[in-house]
Amino acid sequence: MPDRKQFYITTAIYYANGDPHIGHAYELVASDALARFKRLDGYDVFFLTGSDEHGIKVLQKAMSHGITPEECANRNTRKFIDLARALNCSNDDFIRTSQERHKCACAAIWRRMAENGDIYPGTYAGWYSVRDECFYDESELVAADDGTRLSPQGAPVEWMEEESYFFRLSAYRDRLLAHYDANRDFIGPRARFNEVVRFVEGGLRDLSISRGTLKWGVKVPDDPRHVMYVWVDALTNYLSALGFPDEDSPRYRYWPADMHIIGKDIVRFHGVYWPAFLMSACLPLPRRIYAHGFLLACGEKMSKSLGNVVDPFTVAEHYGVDQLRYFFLREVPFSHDGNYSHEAIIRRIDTDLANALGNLAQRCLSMIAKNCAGILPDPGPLDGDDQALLAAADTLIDTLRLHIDAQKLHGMLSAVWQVVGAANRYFDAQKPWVSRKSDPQRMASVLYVTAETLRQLAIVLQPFMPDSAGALLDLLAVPVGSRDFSYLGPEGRLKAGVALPAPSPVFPRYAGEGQTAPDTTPKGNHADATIHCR
RNA sequence: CGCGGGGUGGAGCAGUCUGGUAGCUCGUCAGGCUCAUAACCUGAAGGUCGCAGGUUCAAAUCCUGCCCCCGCAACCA
Repeated sequence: MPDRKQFYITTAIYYANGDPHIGHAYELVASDALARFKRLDGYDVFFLTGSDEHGIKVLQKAMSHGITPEECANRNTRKFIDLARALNCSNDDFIRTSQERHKCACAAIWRRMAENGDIYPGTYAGWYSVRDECFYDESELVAADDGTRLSPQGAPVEWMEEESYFFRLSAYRDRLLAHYDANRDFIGPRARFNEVVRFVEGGLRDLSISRGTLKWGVKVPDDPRHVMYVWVDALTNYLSALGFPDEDSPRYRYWPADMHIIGKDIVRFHGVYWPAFLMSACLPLPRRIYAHGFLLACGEKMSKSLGNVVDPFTVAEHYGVDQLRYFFLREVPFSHDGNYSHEAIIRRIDTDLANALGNLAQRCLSMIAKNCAGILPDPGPLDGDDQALLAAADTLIDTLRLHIDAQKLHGMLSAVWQVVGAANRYFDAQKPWVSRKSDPQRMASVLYVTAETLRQLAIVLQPFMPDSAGALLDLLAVPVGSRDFSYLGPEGRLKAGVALPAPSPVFPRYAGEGQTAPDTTPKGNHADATIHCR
């Protein structure tokens, strides 16, 4: 792998105690767009997602369904694997924390932290249910009729103290702060960075990192009575997929990760615990952690209790995978919370995709089909207007590269649509339907320039809407091997004289008579949970 | 003094880090075009960018204070 720059990007791994929801889909799609962009831009990319299968919650869910935790994790993990596929994600692997390779990596990182003197035995105290075999947080307990506390499963609990291993997190305060200070881009966006720094400045307590009472987890090396507690187990997935601790593994060269994409709710774990673990294990730290916002239903958090959760499989099928991907990435600034609604999706589909881009392609391609016998015409001499539009298309990639390293996905799409708008205005101003009769060569120039602009638009849109952008490139007869970013700009210009296939709309309007909002309610619920906002 | 997010034309939002003619989508009004997916283009009305100070030649953007709204138990990105 001589000079090819590597790019390792991960999503958080998804907790296998329930169904995927729209938020998982959002994170997957965004990460996939970033991965695909880097791939097309010549990077050697490794894109990882996966599932987190251990812990109390999975155990509880399994118990309530009368199945084993393995079965429960298998069932739910299956859904996440399917989701990545359904959304056309290009992940190179799917790590499961129940896999042997992961247990291996966990044991290795644990040992390294222990060798460094950062793990010591101590005592953990909490409410314990013998019947459930696990600890509960005070807030999880429910009150029985007689006033006593019960576990969520209705089992009696008692205050217990048990042996547990601790991680000397407190020792890492200053090193972490120094790292933040020297790497201002370590955590993005800035607001999250500040949040983490504040938290660490306030002092860190050592972390309980094992449980003797829980059986469903990764065993602690040399002490099989204990399993590792959540985050040591979960965070290590980013290393296990690379073959760690085998540094000769062909994948190990991807470490350290360039980008951990996570939700804003787990910044602390990724921004504090994870780097501390890695420092302790003498491993290099990831280059950047980016916490995206949440999708809200009309300004409200989506939650099962409010009954406004949305099933991602249903919406992907209903609106179209690319349409949904586009909506996610264009509608909401990646760093902020944003609203999800049926009306907003339709607006994006119709306005941006069908009217602006789809129609642009159709008006250009159908004129070529009707007036040039479907052969891409020779442009002839170009005037200033032609050159201006081509220049806008040629330089678009520079703007996009600028935005991608700040994870400004909506800014990227906004920049692309500025060129779409410019192309529509150009087409209008040049009136090729007039010059068709008065000056056929002029018409040819305009159609060529528009088609060439479409080519570049389609190429840069591949990370966001892989299938649709590919379909557009097909209509332009761009060879499959000529679609990466090295073909952008003047070097990759369309060749006149090539026969184009018969044009057909790439982005249909949603509109359609009788088209109603989908019932996005996950199976098993009864209410219609379709999100409408006025 | 708990932490954080937000307050920008009628609605929903960018822009704020890296000060420099206030931008986008929808809606409203008036035109144009007819190649095209009833799509496209042009123009207009509409904002003292929460309030008050400060820094600056210049502030939505930086600083200070204040007001209002929303999250911070769980499922959970």
